[in-house]
Amino acid sequence: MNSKQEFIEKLRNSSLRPTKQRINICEVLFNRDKTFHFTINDLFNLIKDKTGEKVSLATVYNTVHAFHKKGYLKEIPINSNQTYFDTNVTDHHHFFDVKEEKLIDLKNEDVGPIEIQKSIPGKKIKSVEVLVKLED
Amino acid sequence: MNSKQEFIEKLRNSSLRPTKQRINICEVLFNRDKTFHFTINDLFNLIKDKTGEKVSLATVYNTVHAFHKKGYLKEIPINSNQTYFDTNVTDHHHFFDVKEEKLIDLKNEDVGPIEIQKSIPGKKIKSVEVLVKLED
DNA sequence: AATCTTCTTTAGAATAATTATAAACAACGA
DNA sequence: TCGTTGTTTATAATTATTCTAAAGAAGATT
Ligand SMILES: [Mn+2]
Ligand SMILES: [Mn+2]
Ligand SMILES: [Zn+2]
Ligand SMILES: [Zn+2]
Repeated sequence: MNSKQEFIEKLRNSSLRPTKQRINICEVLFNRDKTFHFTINDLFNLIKDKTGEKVSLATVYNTVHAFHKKGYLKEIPINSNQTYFDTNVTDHHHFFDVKEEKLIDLKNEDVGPIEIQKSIPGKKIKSVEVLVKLED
Repeated sequence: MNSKQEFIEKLRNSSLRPTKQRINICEVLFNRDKTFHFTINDLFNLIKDKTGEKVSLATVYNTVHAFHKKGYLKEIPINSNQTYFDTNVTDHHHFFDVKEEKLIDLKNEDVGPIEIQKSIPGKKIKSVEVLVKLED
């Protein structure tokens, strides 16, 4: 487990001070095999569970938004009372299991290229995201 | 303007009593040339402006959800603090102008068919929606 | 190492969208 | 008209998120 040093550097390179709290959040978010989807509350609980240390809710919000701004996290647009984030910041699409309130990644090849045949003067495309809602 | 009778029937057919408030909301939502996108607060203000009568915010919420449940309105998934609704309940996609916080319809032919090449056991696809975010 | 500056964390308050409550009211059917 | 049931409304409650300001920690300067 040598990730701690990497996270410290990553934070420094982002002009974010490597605090104990931020390093713990990095461990929970980025020290894992697969990317994952979470809400602030999910993360808040995971930190306690996985690191044994409590980080205040305000800090979780602050840090998630800092990481989001730096491009280390992505926000997923779905209708939910809570905001969903994704550690997979590449362009990709999602299933959303409405009943379980769970996001599942779709690879780009599972969807195929999407060509938008319309443009709005003065505006350019920032992202194209497909959301596939699932029911039983 | 003979729409009022139609709305009364529409409401009766949906086992919703045709109250003054609901008819006013129907006029604002459905008595127009083009479909449109709105938030609850947009609608609340439009009702006052267009009908001259005030409907309580609680009733606006109640009615929008009743219409949504009946399939007369669609919820658009975007990351916003407010929920966006659409009077266009057909399958279609959207631009979202992030700066202006405005939705713009995309015709299906502007996007092309989307074939999802992955399936989740026990689940079926309920909807496939594309959201194209726009920036300046 | 001591000091200074700047950034960060935190508890708690504030905000804002939405939902719940329950009493007054209106629509409907008998 | 009367009784029943559904609806509206003001207001309170809830909940996610943001704000505030004081205490603490990190980094730079001596
Ligand atoms: Mn994802
Ligand atoms: Mn639309
Ligand atoms: Zn953010
Ligand atoms: Zn609804």
